[in-house]
Order: sequence, then structure tokens, then C-alpha cells
Amino acid sequence: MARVKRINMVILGLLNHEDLTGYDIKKRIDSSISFFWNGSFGNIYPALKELENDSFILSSNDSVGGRERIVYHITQNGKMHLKEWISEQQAVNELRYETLLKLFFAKGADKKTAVHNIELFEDRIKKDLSILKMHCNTLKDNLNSEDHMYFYLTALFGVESYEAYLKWCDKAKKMINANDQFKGR
Amino acid sequence: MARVKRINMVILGLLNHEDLTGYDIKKRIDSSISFFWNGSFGNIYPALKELENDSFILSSNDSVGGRERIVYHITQNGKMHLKEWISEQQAVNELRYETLLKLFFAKGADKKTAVHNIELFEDRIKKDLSILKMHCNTLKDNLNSEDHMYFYLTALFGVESYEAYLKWCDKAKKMINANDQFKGR
DNA sequence: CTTTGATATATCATTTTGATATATTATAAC
DNA sequence: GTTATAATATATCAAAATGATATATCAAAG
Repeated sequence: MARVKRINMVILGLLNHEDLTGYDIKKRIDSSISFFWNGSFGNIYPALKELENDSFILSSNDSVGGRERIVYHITQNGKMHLKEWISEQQAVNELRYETLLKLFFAKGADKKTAVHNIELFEDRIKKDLSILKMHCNTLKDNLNSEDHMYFYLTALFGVESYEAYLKWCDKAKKMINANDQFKGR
Repeated sequence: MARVKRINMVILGLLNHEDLTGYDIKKRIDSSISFFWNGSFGNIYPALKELENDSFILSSNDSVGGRERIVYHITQNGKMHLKEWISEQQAVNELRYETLLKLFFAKGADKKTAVHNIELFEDRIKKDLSILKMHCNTLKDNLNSEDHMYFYLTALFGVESYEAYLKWCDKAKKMINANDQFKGR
């Protein structure tokens, strides 16, 4: 039993809020859900054609002048398809952290490198965390609809897990630096 | 500039500790690093051939009777390649949490489903957390080498972020259940 | 002695990623 | 005003990763 194509669900989910072009969809993904899900033009555009073919969405040509512009709209069928997927048991949750991979294998390099890699990770997380926090605060002050609550909760997930990451970074750096106990062993 | 093939690095990292077969490599990935990195036979076996071709690893046929068995060993070249990758700036860290995706789009379903999905996530995390904790404790009592410290730190990352997840699950469920404020809006 | 589960290699379709190509329009700089 | 740059917009493709399946051996349980 093959898994559903998740990019299709991302598209349906976004179109369930508002009509969008493929380009808009990419922007929404990057600005709102990129910390837990990604999408690329390489899978968005083919997916749009597939979804239209299955009549989960409708397209309307909105080209102005020489600039092509195709706006997509979700159908009743598409809404049902989205609902079914959300209600489905089973969800695949994966972390793919190259930083942890490098740390796990750090014996292959040296302690300085290991600490440096954690610092790079820390910087990245701090930047992303400050964006997520702003996002989170804006949503918190505007909890006037069910969907805003869901947006808020996902952003909160990001904030709380990133805060845990930063605490871990401190511990990890300290432990690697306090390495005398391992000298020569 | 193309990114390195990460499965190659996983294989080199594991072989840097001990000689292994492709099947062993899959087992090591599943048991030790699967919470932050995955691998499948579909990319392990072709990668082994590629790595041998680039003389980063060597194979020795260890077949017994009719049972084929190819054991791989890392070369000096392979160790250098691994070290270079670890020292490289830049690491890609990605979360891919279908549970958050479903929550983000939960307006498309209903609150009961949203809460149920969080409970499913919670159960999964609790199970994985208990395994990670055991793993972590074992490593903590055996911090006698540099590599054990790195193994411990990666496991600790898992424990601390999973604990943060569970706290979030509580908040999220409560918030969705205390939904009267949104009724009819 | 037979079934089940673990060991072991291998392949392949589907999905996703990352990079690039192409062209238009808006905006900022000079 | 014109020129450079950034944003908008669609599209394709190679490479990588995932998920499923095929095939076969061997060990252990019943």
C-alpha cells in the first residue's frame, strides 16, 4: 500500500485557505511551514497538474500581459481528500540532522571541530528561533479563529523544541571541552 | 556545487568503528541513529559499490557455504574523506513531521481528529523516549572513550527534545479542548 | 520436519531535492 | 529616463532517498 504524496496534501492544505499560484505556494511553504516541511518547484508544479487531473483543484488563467499566471482553487472533492488524509492513522515524523550525524562520527575528526559544528548549529537555531518567536507572538495576539490556533500551536512546537536544542548545545559544548578525563585513553 | 551523498558518509562513519556488511550497516542505522538519520537497502548497497570504486572502502568476501556475505573495511583514504566532510562548514538539518503538517491544516478536519493525532504522536514519542533513555543511561555509565561521549551526546539530544515534545503535547491538547472561545466564530 | 524469523544481497518505481533555464514585471539607483 | 537588480512566475531534470519487493540461506522453535 503506497503512501500518499505529501506535497499534494501540502498544496491542498494551503489552497483550503486561499487561492494561490504555484509560486505563492512555494512562498507560503518557505515562510510558514519550512521548519517542519519543505517543498520545491520541482515537485510543486507537477503536483498541481496531477491534482487538477484528479479534480481536487481547478485552475484559472490569470495571465496579465506577457506574464503567465495560473491561480488554483480547491474543489469539494479536494477538501474531502484533505480531510481523509488528516484523519488517517499513521504519520511519518522524521528528523534529518546532519549536525547530529557529524557529532556521532566526530571521533573521525577532532574536538575543536566537534565544538565548532555545535556552535554553527546554535547560531542557526538562534536565528530561526527569534523568527519563530515573533511569529508565535503575532499569532498569540490574534487567536480569533480555529485555524489561527493551529498555526500558533505548530509555531509553539518550534519555539519549545528549539529552546530545548539550545540548552543541549550548552551541555554538549561543556562536556566536549571538559575532555581531560579522556586524554590518552 | 553538488552536495555530498550523505549515505556515503553514514557508511564511512560506521565503518570507521568496525568492519560491517551492508546488512549490518542497516541494523546499526536502525538501532543507533534512526531517530536523526535513516538509510535503506536501496541506497546502502549501491553506495557500498560506489565507495569501493572510489577506494574509500575495501570488500572481502566472507561467504560461508551458499550464504553470500561481503564485509567492508574503511581505507586511509576513506578516513580522510570522512574527516573532511565532518570539518566542512554547513550542515543541513531538517525536520519532516507529518503530524505538524496535519495539525497545521487541521481546520480541514475537526477538533477530535486534531487531538487524536497529537495522542498518536505522543504515544510514539513516549515509546521512543524510553528506548533513548535506556540507551542514554547505558552510555553515561560507560563514558570511557571519546566516541562514547559523542554517542551519549547525540542520545541526550534525543531525550531532551523528546521531553520538550511531550510537554508541548499536553499544552496543545489542552488548548484544542478548551475551544469554547472559538465556537461560532 | 516444518514453519518462522533473522541474515544477506539486490533492484526498481516513486518521491523529493537541488539546480538551472527562461521570461516578465516592479523597484531602486544613478 | 534608463539601467541594474530583485521579485514574480512556470518549467524541467539529474541526483538522492524512500518504500516495497524479490530471492535465497541458515538458525531456532515447535
